[in-house]
Amino acid sequence: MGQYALVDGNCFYVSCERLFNPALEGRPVIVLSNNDGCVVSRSDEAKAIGIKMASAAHLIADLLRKHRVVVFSSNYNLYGDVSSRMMTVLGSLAPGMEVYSIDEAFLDLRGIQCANWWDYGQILRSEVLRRVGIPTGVGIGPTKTLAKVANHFAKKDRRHGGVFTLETTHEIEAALRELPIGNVWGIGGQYEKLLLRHNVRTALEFTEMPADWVRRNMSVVGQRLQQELRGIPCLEMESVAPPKKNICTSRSFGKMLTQYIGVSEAVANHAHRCACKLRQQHSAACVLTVFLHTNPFKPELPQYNPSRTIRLPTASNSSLMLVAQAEAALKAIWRDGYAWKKAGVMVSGIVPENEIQLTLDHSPKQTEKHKRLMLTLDSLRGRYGHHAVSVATQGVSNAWKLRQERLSPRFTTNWNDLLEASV
DNA sequence: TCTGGGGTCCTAGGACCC
DNA sequence: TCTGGGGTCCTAGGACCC
Repeated sequence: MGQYALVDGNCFYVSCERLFNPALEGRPVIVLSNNDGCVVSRSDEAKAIGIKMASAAHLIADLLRKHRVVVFSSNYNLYGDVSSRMMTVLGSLAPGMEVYSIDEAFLDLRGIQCANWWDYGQILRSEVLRRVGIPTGVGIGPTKTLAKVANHFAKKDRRHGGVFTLETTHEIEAALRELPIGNVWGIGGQYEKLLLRHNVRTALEFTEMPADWVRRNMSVVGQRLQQELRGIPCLEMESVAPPKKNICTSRSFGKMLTQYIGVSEAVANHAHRCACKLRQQHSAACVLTVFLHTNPFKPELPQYNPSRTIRLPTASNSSLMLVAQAEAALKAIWRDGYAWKKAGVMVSGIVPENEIQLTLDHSPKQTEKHKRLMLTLDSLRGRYGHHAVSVATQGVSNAWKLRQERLSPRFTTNWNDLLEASV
């Protein structure tokens, strides 16, 4: 037993900030979402003074001041880079790995001979700490879901030393008995309510429910979850990330916008980002949606959340094509007289780049021209940064840009932000 | 002043076809 | 009073995740 591990970074974004600023150790630190909106990462000290996940920053301003909490805007350049370093180390220590999110990975340990899984978990932790500097928690169990459960206990009680293993039936039962149903991976708010109504309070009680009841009320997803908790693996490892089926780029504006020009610049930028993401995964899209939102937190203002979906003449990943089509969709839904808070572009109907179906009115020559242009564009951006080259519609006004008032430097991805050591 | 962004899977129901 | 049956595809919506 003991065939999967789940490793995740402890309060990952906060830990990334601490990497380059050791004075933050022992202090309450939080990281805010885009636009400095709400809390997305908290140090233990911040949790201890009662800062809740996802609470709105402006609603807890007093608490932050009172405890002199250190506050950061999200720095995704930094977190993404630290994440890939962490994954490289973990990948080198196990036969298989699935990167599950920016801060966690499943390891496939099937086939490893190991006398003591707790010791193995400690090796994982200490290697990531030594080579990257990020503290982690490690859970090990016979299914991915049980590895998640084990990880929960690894972090819950310091006395476990950051590693928790579930091996015997007895250990598994004891853990599931202690685990409130709402804390199980895959049980969200709705299912928690449903299960509590049926007197299912713990993960163990969930495993004892009749399988056909689970199937009827929670679909095959719930049924797989139940099997996994019973120790029967139903979830595959996904070692190579499959290409995305939908790609979405959207942002709230730093301030509400009423003018077409600011909104259209944002939409052009989002369309361009979608095109870049498509090219990165060697895909093209044939459907594009543009959507706008007014501010739902201002009910006294007129509300309107229009969207427009269009089918592209041919599947494309050209920034020029997507920006132009997005502009057309935006024009179709634009109404004067609203204060807009958010805009987004989503692409779907995604096909591999080399399987694009051409139509009569779009010559291969045109597509080929765009392709070469995009290659050049991407290499310029790789060399001189994301904003080196852009489509004219993207504009330069920046009226729509995020608020990021407490952004740390891009320590690891920008030469100008490198730390300098003095002796 | 101020409330994130980006995904997945599953199911039900309608449109459409023969 | 009567009004087929079976199949596929697509979409919207609901659940979940970090």
